[in-house]
Amino acid sequence: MKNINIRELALELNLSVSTVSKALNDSYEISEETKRRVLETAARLNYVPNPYASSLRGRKSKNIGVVIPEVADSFFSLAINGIESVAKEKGYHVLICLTHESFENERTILKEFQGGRVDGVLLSVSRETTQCNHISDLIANGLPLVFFDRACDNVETAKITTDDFESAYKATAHLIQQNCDQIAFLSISKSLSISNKRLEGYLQALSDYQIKVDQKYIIHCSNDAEQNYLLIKKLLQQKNKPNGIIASVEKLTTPVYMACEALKLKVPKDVKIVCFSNLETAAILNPSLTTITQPAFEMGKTAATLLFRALENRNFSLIKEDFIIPSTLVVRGSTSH
Amino acid sequence: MKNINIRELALELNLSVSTVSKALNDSYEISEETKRRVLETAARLNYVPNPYASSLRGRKSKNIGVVIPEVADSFFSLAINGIESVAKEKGYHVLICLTHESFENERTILKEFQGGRVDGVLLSVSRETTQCNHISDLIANGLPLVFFDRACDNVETAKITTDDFESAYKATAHLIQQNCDQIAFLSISKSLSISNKRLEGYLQALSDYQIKVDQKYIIHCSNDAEQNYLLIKKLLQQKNKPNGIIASVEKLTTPVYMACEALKLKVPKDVKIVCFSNLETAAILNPSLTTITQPAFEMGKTAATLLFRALENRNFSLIKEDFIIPSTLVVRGSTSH
DNA sequence: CTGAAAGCGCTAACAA
DNA sequence: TTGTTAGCGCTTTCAG
Repeated sequence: MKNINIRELALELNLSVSTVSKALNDSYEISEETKRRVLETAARLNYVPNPYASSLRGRKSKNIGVVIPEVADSFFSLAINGIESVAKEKGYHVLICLTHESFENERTILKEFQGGRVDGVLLSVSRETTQCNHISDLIANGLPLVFFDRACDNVETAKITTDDFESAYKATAHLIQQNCDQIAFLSISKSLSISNKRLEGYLQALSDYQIKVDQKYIIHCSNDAEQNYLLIKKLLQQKNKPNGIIASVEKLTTPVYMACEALKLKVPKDVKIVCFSNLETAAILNPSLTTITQPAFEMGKTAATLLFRALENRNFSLIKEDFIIPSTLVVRGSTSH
Repeated sequence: MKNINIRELALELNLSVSTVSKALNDSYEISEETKRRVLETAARLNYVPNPYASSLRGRKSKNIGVVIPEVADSFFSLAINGIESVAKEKGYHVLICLTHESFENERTILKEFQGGRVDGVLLSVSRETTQCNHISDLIANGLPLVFFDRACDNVETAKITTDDFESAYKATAHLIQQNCDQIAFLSISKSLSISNKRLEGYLQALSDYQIKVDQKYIIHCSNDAEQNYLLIKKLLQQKNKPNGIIASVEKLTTPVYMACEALKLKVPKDVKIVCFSNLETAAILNPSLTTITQPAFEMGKTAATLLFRALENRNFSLIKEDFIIPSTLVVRGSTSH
């Protein structure tokens, strides 16, 4: 059961290497009979082509790189499924690379991509990313890149996002309608565009409903779960504690709930909560969680589809090819009875 | 900012290709001064090596393949982090391949690996996998492979698992001690070794506590969430409905809770629930969920460490190198007050 | 329809 | 210490 290369396969068949190669690639130059023989023998000898040899020769890897902050996150893992579904159809492989929210990791990964590891890139930037030269460089190098979810505004390429501003607005308005007048906003980054758009949606809603903005209700969380928990707890311990919370990112769900429990605050009576989250368990939390649910699978799918359009047609420009796929506010027990 | 290859780099430096190559690989044959010059120029010209060329030449890819059923699952995403942490240290890349619980996908992926895409494999088999020739073939082909979590008993190679039998036993005993006498067991596969070991642990506990086994309490779930929900609902609607449930896999958590809610069954009063689960939200569910929490990160890490030992030392045999890392029963509200 | 041969970018044996 | 060269496995002209 040893692995065989194309030369040994050709030898076995009494054919030339090139004929075998063409037969394997279903070339029109080869007779049906020969193709059949080649395929049959290839199967019998357990021939599996070396992808690196083809990549090297053809200067294309048949790989796309997916660079995301984290895989232990419902949004990203669902997005991966969306991406995969189209990559598979196109005969491509997906290289999942995790930045763990570190700018340095992100830069290293993208840099490596310049060596030809991938033919195109789908990127959701890390929370630390404030400066985007590493991304522009990659694109200048000829690698098509599509942002999804977390984009860099000042890089000119396709961006697949959701309606961050509008959903945050909706979430805030919803809390206001549920009689919240002291609403906290938990951000994960001062630089991330999605964070800022969500923050702006929140601010706009407050302004439209004539609620004054209080800076102490705007919390910038870190990447450390324990520290976030303490931060949220502190927020909920102050004199004028909020009666509504918007968590702009899924991983803040648990610390928020834990803090409420620790402080014996009743949800939704004392505090109402909305999270940007794709957690499957949202419906069975205590109480069930009102969410802004993002179209994760679809965003991944759309981003990948766009990337492949660029891959298949070098004239197709990704600039201005932006798509905004709306999220849904799902009202549950954490904001109503 | 165009990408440069080693020949152009050599040209620029007035050196030969091989000198440059050796300098880049920090060979002892090259003077410090030359190394410095090469590195400096490489950085200036934005040289990034083509990994496929080195792979082809060196017949090693510096990639390990991680084959798992699903990425939208806490256990697997945490395990990935564990695997990644050691791969990174070793200068390897991780190729994550998803089978989506399909045997056919699994076979295709492993087959492709024979082409040289990866130097070693970490595998958690699909729920459909009953027959393991595709795995033995791969190993016979010279690729080191380590199972983690879901192994094939009859394939001789390292297996990193958790104490499935014992944890299921503990979970069952716990339910019995909480006065459950009609305990259902939700399996996801009749063939998967983990499923069977968990089932056996359950059966053993019943036997030890002199509770008779009732086949109608042993439910084999499918891969379809909706269908599982209906199955569980049906289970809970019968005359002698169970007063305890053990879900042998994380993704059954939501359907179990939903079914209880739909049928207005109070947890833990009417039914007590334990799930094999690494859900971060277990503690904030309604009610908080008693779990068997698996050492996901550590299992991934251990599996990867073992694989690298085999990769670094071709004399090291993976046979009989099995590790069992214990899980923890975390008692919460779904089984007690 | 089939085959010979060049070469993708890199490494390493061997020569100098 | 540096350079020459062959070749990893494959695809693709180009010639037959």
